[in-house]
Amino acid sequence: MHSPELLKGTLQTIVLKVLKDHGKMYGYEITQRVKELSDGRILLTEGALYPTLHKLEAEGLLKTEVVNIGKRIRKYYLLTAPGKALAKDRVSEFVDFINTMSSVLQVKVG
Amino acid sequence: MHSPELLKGTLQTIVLKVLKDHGKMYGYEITQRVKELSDGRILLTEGALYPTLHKLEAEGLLKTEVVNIGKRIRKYYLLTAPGKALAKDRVSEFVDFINTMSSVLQVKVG
DNA sequence: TCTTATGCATAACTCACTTATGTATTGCTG
DNA sequence: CAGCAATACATAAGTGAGTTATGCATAAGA
Repeated sequence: MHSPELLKGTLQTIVLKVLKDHGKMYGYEITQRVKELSDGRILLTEGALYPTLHKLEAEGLLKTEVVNIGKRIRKYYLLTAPGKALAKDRVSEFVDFINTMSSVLQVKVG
Repeated sequence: MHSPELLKGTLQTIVLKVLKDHGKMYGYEITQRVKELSDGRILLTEGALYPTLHKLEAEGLLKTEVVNIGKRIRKYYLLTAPGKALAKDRVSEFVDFINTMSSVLQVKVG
């Protein structure tokens, strides 16, 4: 992504929505899915992603399932009920934001 | 605006585009115009706006005209040629960002 | 008269992110 | 088969665009 500043404040929204759409996922998988969905334009950094996942878990919005794959561990994340609700709220908040910005910048999107 | 985090990285874009559309404007006027265009949802803070205007001016993207209104001063800002070019770039960058986010979040906007 | 609006400006602080670093397994390639 | 890239987790230090707080001054309205 060109200007990483624009991404600010979207990380939680992205994580929550991707988990809602794709169900149980682990961290690395999320980065790959987002990369795919964004055509390589959004590359989540681990330094941002993992602390965010831990924070959402601590707040009860995500729960985890640790699985052993050979000798490697994989930590799956799933939305809880409050997590699902938040995902919905965050997405609509983002849509509102886009609509507001479209008015200010006088651009059409979609 | 609900989540001010989302605004991060949009301030320069907003200032440049509003100046492009409305021509010569002073700081306070910009805050009012943006408030109007956003239906009260985007309230630019002076602590962010003035430093941004000064920075853009220092970079030769804006030029100023100081006018005395009674005993009060007013500092008008205008886009320079590079400023106009940047305004255009920033807006299309933002549109790209919206389109990318729409793909990731699987939402329709507009 | 006193509060709100107009109008500028700067300094201290915050916090979500980037950058850097660390550890370890697995798969590919020359 | 050696070495690099990819997979997979994690945390700590640093950055920087914003918020919050503060300051000064004039004009308008209740």
